[in-house]
Amino acid sequence: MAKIQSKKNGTKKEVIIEKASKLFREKGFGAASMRDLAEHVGVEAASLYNHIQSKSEILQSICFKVANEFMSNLEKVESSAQSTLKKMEDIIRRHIRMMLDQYEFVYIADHEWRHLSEPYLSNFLSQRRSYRKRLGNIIEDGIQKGEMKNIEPYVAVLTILSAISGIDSWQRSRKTTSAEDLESNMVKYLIEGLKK
Amino acid sequence: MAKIQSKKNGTKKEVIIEKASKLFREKGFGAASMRDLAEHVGVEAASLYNHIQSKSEILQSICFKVANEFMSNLEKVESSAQSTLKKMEDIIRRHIRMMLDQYEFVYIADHEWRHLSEPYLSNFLSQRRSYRKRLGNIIEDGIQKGEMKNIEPYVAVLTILSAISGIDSWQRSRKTTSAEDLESNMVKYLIEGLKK
DNA sequence: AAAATCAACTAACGATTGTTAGTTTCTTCT
DNA sequence: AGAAGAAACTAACAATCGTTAGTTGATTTT
Repeated sequence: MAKIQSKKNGTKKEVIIEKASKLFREKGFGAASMRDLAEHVGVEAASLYNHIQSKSEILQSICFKVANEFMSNLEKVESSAQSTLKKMEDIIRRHIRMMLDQYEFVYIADHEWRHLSEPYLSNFLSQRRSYRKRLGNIIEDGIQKGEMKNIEPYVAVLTILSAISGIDSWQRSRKTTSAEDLESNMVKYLIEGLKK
Repeated sequence: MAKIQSKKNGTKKEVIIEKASKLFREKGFGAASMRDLAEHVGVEAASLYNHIQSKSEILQSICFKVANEFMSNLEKVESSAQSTLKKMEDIIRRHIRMMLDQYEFVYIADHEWRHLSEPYLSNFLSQRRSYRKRLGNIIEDGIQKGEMKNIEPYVAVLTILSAISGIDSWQRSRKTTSAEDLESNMVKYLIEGLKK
């Protein structure tokens, strides 16, 4: 009954999802085929269905895995005792690090979520809206406390999240800039622009 | 011989490309079918081929149309006599305006370019690299002249372009923030973060 | 009016899509 | 060793993909 899959990469399902995330990023969810995926996993297409239920399920796994991780990050920061500026810096750094070492997953959640089927699509979007709203609240708080310059919180959130998501273009490049430089410079730019 | 197509939207080819850009944005290039497109144009799928050569050609038209427009914008700014800060503000505003009133096209060029086939793909990426490099040069110039704070130009460019490209998420939302507020606040954020 | 061109149509092609059924092989437990 | 379960396989399905061929009717040019 119990099947202990001690391949160094965890469950086969996890391997499939990992390979799928690479493929979805390269080709897009719509253009990536199950036979493509199977080949990368080293198996026939039909065999994938011993581990997963559908192509959609893979996308769902990826999107909600990422969404949950971001949510949990946000909760940690919200409940911490720091200045609002530090909170934002903290969040930004967590985002950047996620983008750096869970690149493929975050990219999919960022760019391929529109291929989610209902009710997952609505659920995902609702989580995203809520996340952004709460980020906006931190900034609004920062403005009221006089720590931040007077800026539309919605626009600030949009700017910050989009900037970070653009790291994907760095990921795919020749990387003349190190990860550390990328993080420190982007944090500097985004925080300085916020600071009063 | 001459066919004057005085539909208020210009050539039929232009209509097709316009409808295609909406469709490609909604579903992604890979998932959007020619039959889908034909239906939106109000014609059978095969009839599209009287006006275009292939699905790929549509994508190429869109991507290079946008690329050319950005390039021409950049050249105008480069050759102008303004401070480096004003140049950057100028560029940022032009980007934002493009994003506001040519939304669908810019989005495709931003997100679906990876489905371009060779040699168009290489050509496009090369143009993009060059564009970013030249933007970086303006910033480098600004730092040397003491107008901007010391920041890695590559990271600044990445941040700026990504932030602007995130406007697509505003486009698709309920728009409680006006276009004017969006522009002024984003410019403020991005320029203040740059200013020394 | 005749000739030429354009743009629509129907029908079909070969390829590929996600997925299911049925079978066989490998692994683990009793 | 034998039973049981997991996970691989082959084969095939219905649907859909981009695209081509061939034809028809309308519009423009001569």
